[in-house]
Amino acid sequence: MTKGNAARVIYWFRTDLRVTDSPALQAALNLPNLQAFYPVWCWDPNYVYGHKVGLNRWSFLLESMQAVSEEMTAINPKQRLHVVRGPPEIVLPIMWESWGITHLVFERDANAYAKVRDARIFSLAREKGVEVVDVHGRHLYDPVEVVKANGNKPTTTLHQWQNAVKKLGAIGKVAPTPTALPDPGDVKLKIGKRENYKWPHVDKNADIRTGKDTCFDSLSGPEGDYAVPTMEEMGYGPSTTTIRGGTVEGHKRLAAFLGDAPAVASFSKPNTAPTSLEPSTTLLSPYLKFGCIGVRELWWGSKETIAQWEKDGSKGAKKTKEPENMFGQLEFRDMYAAAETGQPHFERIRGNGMCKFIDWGLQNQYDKEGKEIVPRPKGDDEDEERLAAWREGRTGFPWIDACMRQLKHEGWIHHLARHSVACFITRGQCYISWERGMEVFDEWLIDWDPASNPGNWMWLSCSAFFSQYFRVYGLVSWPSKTDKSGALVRKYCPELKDFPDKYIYAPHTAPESVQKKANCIIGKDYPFPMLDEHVEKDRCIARLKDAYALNLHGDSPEVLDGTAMGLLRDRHGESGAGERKGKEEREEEKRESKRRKTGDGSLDGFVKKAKKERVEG
DNA sequence: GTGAAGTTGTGGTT
DNA sequence: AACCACAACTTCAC
Repeated sequence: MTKGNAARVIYWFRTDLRVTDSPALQAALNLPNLQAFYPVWCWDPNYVYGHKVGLNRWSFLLESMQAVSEEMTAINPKQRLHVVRGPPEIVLPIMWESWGITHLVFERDANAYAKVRDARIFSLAREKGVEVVDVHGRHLYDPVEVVKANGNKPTTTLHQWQNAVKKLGAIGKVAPTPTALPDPGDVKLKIGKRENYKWPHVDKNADIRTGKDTCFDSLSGPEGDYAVPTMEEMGYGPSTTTIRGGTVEGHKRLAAFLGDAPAVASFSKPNTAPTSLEPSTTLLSPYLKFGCIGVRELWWGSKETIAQWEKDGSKGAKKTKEPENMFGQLEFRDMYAAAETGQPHFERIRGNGMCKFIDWGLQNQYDKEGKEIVPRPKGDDEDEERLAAWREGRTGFPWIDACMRQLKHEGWIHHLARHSVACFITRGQCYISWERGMEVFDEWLIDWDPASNPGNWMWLSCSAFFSQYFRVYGLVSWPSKTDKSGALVRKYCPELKDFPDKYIYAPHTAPESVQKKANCIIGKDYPFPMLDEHVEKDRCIARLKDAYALNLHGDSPEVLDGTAMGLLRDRHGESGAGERKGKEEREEEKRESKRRKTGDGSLDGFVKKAKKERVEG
């Protein structure tokens, strides 16, 4: 637009359901001669129908849309979030034409899905003479810039990310909250019916749709007022989560965290408890995911809180450092974003150059061109049953089952509980592809993120980022570290609630008399463990060792031409990695290991001891 | 090339 | 609570 002309602006909300700390919103409001301002959400049926998402995330999203709408109405009674029912590439051009739009402004979103969508919008806007302004704001640093600074490579360690951002200057300050919003102009659309775009023919959420959806009947909603759709209009019943969405709720949680200075200063993720009934972490991730709070509010808020606390004397309490502290957590979030942005096919194995090839069961299957994911062939019944039992929380391991039931019910579990269940289904015991686990988290987690979720699944499965595959989370030992009484198990697996503490994580080891007294017979009222934890752990480690030795990645020719699986299975045949060891054999190995230990020790042990003596001497 | 470090393992000892 | 041994991965700094 030439200078002096009036600006008629659509602010397109996507990842940023807030008015605070929004550099993109600020940029929109700073446009000169702002005449009309339309805050818009494009309610895309392709996403609503085509992406499997549980009730809890839908309800959180709708509440968050409603909350930001009310925030805007509070600033200007004529304002609201205008929810336009249709795919953005269809409804945005209708709005541009109907409302005389000159500018489209939004927060930049560099993940693979958004990149494709936004490229189409950029090109359409160019055709129609609408100026697009996209502004970074979702992360501490723009992931696209981080990838450039990292030699055009995805970041694979936190150190890489930290070194890359040194070249990018300081983290942006919290963007100011607008105190005024211009009015929207006329909101009438020239085309108001849904027939103008292709109706999606696949409904991946049919299994949870309990009624008829009406929310796509017209572009401006049933009342013609662009209101936020309700769960009912989507054809859904109520959600089950206790976590409420929205920028108000998010800011309450943020303020509660920042108000406890010693907690902010000494935050240490590894020392929080995954077993806790009340979250031992901040529970801010869903609000960051939907942009209900700005990441800089948390970053700078934490910095200021700690600075003030130190000024006030800080009473000798311990301050934690990166990466365990809150800043480290946010840096990891950014690191995954820069990894996703820089790595094609980040969300799958095939074609993903940073992902180790491991011969997991139930991997994605592809068509002949290797492009489209096709349904898995029948026949892998044991793996399918293990996956189903894991998903449904009936593995026979109370800790795993409690976590999975909590995940489905609340849409949230503690970060370390995610580690535990992810390790179990992949490299720990089940040897099932992380792609399958990732899908379940995608469906059920409210805070699901297109970069953090695949990234963490690769991390936990030792496919990328992390490689110490012999460190396996115990199904009894791990939860016992923070809660010997099994409170989370008693809540989410109530059939086990009367077992004594001693057996709560392994009820199948309880004598029959104890099971009877607890009114729960293992194998009847609660499942017997679906596998032997230690036998499967040993098999997994042996197979990971073979896979690491073969050292193929998602973009290796052997993976692309389909021969990798055979190569690795042959290797297992030679190493004996695939075989199940009997109990006797395991006992013998344990005795052997003990002999080594009580004898003159392994070479490494000897070297270390000698070194220590050298240092001390 | 070498050695240390790497967000969050287990099981044992001190 | 802090240390080691287990058996041994990748990255990074020197």
